[in-house]
Amino acid sequence: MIKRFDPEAMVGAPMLSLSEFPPAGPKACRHRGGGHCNECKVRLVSVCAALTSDELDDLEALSQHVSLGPREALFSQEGRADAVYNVTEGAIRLSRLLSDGRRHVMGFALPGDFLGLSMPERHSLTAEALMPTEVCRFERRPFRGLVSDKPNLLDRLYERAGYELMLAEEQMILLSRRTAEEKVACFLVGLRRRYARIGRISVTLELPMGRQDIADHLGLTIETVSRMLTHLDRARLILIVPGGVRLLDADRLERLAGI
Amino acid sequence: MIKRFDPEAMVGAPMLSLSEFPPAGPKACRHRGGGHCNECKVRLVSVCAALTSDELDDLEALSQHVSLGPREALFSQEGRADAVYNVTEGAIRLSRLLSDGRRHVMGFALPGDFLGLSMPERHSLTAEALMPTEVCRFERRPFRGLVSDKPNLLDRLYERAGYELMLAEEQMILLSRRTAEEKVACFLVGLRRRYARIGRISVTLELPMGRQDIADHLGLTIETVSRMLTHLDRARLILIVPGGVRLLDADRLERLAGI
DNA sequence: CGCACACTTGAGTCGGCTCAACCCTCGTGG
DNA sequence: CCACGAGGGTTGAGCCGACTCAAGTGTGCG
Repeated sequence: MIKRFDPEAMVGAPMLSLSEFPPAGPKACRHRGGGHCNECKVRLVSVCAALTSDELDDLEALSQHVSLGPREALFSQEGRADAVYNVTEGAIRLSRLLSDGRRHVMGFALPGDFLGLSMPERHSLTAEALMPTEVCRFERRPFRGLVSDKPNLLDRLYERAGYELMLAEEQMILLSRRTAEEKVACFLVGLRRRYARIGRISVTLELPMGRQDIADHLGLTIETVSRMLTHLDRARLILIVPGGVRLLDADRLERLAGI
Repeated sequence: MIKRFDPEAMVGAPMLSLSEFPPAGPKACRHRGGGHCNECKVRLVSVCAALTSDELDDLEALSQHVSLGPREALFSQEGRADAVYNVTEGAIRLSRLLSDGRRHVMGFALPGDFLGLSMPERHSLTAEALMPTEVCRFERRPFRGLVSDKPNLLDRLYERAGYELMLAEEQMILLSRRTAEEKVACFLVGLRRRYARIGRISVTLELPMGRQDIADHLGLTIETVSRMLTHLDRARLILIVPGGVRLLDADRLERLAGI
């Protein structure tokens, strides 16, 4: 089952206009909806999987539940990084503004993804929700404390960092060596895999991000992304549908993506 | 002082032709030359800095000293990753062969760099020495054991992974958003910074890698790299010298690199 | 000397960018 | 109910930067 834009999920979610800068601390509502860690949908795919049920209670004591509406920022480039996050629902765009005004989209965080692996003093990027999104927020300091107590967790974070490094390598190859068509195909295939990893398997691939976001992620222009998608559509590899694409020939797409 | 190609350093180093596949295990000579961890040149800049003198002894007990001649492989893509490494001297090219035959150079490891952060089952890349190179080799299993005993070390590895992730982000931006000239300038500036980090500050930047390596690293062709270097040379920003470049106007170069 | 190899330089091509117009959908207000 | 504007997406024409192909230079080495 594919999750689509769901107005229901936004009940109680603080809305901010895009132009508005995020507040000093996000408007967190503790354990809104009564979701508990051991009932968490992404528990087994996220870093939390390292913890026993007891340890999970300690973690939960630190967690704040944050709901974000579409276009709302979780944190902002250059802002103090005083927390780390675990995405449980929705999708987040991670982007970086360059000094020359251009923007690069480093990636998209999906449920199970952890934000703040490298924990620098200040955020190197901006995180904005692309759809109604739920995240667990952990204050940096107590989280660090918890991590030093639980070697399993650090292990798991480290492992996750390794995974991210691997993804980054793939992305570098994609950016440097592939044609526009391969880039787009690769992006679709990669996204499908990531959805599959968290148990969302479907022929219709949801694209919560806009064409411009994809372009900024792949190092292309919006026109080229659009052209390539239409091209893949005309070649009957995909079918462009509202809010995403239907994968008609995933095998051929993978071959095109060079995987 | 700049380290140049030094035939002296190759005495006793096993030589392999480039075409030859690396042996099952590298030809390690235990503690060749009698270098000890607490006298190690890169001790303070590498992950080992996390350890006390006592702990360092434990680490040293696990270490094997490996000397590599130019073009010799430390490990090879698809080979079993049964060890991790710490570079203490020289330079290593980390490259990945793609299924379509093209090559991407992920980066260059310099003294103080740690190889094997993400510890997958099989190496995702090939590591080859670009010059006479010295590395410390640690068998994976005992190293993992040591790491679980010493939380400091894991912490440090984790921190290092975060640093690598940051570098990967920079590289992605470079690959996707910059022109050929900016890429080359950025590469030079970045390399200078990395040398500075390990205490090698000089106006002459040593380039142990060839033009093709730089091209494969920046997502350019060898001709373009060559043209851009000549262009920077003609613009009096750099001076091309044998084995490297002299930075004539580092400030202007940094501005060009967009940093 | 002659070969190998790394690098440089030039001419022409082409993929993706720029600029511009257009389409479609949706929300809003008369 | 339709008119309208805004925003996201698509399409087309022309251009330009990096690639391709090809030749030439320089250096080290047997």
